[in-house]
Amino acid sequence: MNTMRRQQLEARARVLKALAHPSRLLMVEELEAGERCVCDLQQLVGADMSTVSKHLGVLKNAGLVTDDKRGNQVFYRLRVPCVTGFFDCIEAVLSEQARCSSAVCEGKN
Amino acid sequence: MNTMRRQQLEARARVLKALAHPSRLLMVEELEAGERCVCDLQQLVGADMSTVSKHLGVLKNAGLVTDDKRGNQVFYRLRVPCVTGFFDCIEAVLSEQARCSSAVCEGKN
DNA sequence: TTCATATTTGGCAAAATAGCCAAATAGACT
DNA sequence: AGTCTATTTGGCTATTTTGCCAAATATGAA
Repeated sequence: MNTMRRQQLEARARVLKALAHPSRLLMVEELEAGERCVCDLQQLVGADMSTVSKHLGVLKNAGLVTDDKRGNQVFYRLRVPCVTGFFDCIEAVLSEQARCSSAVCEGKN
Repeated sequence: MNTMRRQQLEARARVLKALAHPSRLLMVEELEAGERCVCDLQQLVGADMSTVSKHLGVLKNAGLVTDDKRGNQVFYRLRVPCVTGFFDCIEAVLSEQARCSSAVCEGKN
């Protein structure tokens, strides 16, 4: 209700929204192994270079990654280490989903 | 690259996208304390009932909540307990963001 | 300076989201 | 049946997001 609370929620939502895209998730997972240049990530994702660059902009804007220009290429890396644990929770949601959508599951769906 | 990988990423992104909204985050946090009827959540969020209902539909569709009709009201509850830990990571991102955007921070922004 | 490579930016069209209102549906009560 | 309350659905518009192309920028090499 109050403004500060709203702002906190919006800040959190912004971070989540930045992660909420398949290509961005892929890049974040890749970055968990260490920094990568945009060209690496482009090859990984398989989209237009400009598209990848914009995705990286989204991640950077959300505070998830930093960039670092060296020579004529730009390297991105994760700014926060916890993202892995994030995925564990998502997987829990997904496997719960899988478990319950097909079988009986406490009578609740 | 391969189809299964893509689908996995899309599934994960869907869960994240469902969480990536201030009102939905608020509702999820509330549901951590126990089940709530739609009317409770509407009052909490302060939006139109139809809007709240649609938000709940998004959460349900993503597998984050289940609903349970009793009498003429519908109760929602979390399907997975881990969401709290989720927020810890988001907070880490946000505080890192706060720490580094104002001060020196390793020379990297 | 000129050329080549790496990346970002601007712009545009298609698709997805958000939120409101009004209408439909469902259950409880008389 | 008729009414009241709780919730969902349909429809509409405004806003945001996505992804491509073309153009701009920056850096290094010749």
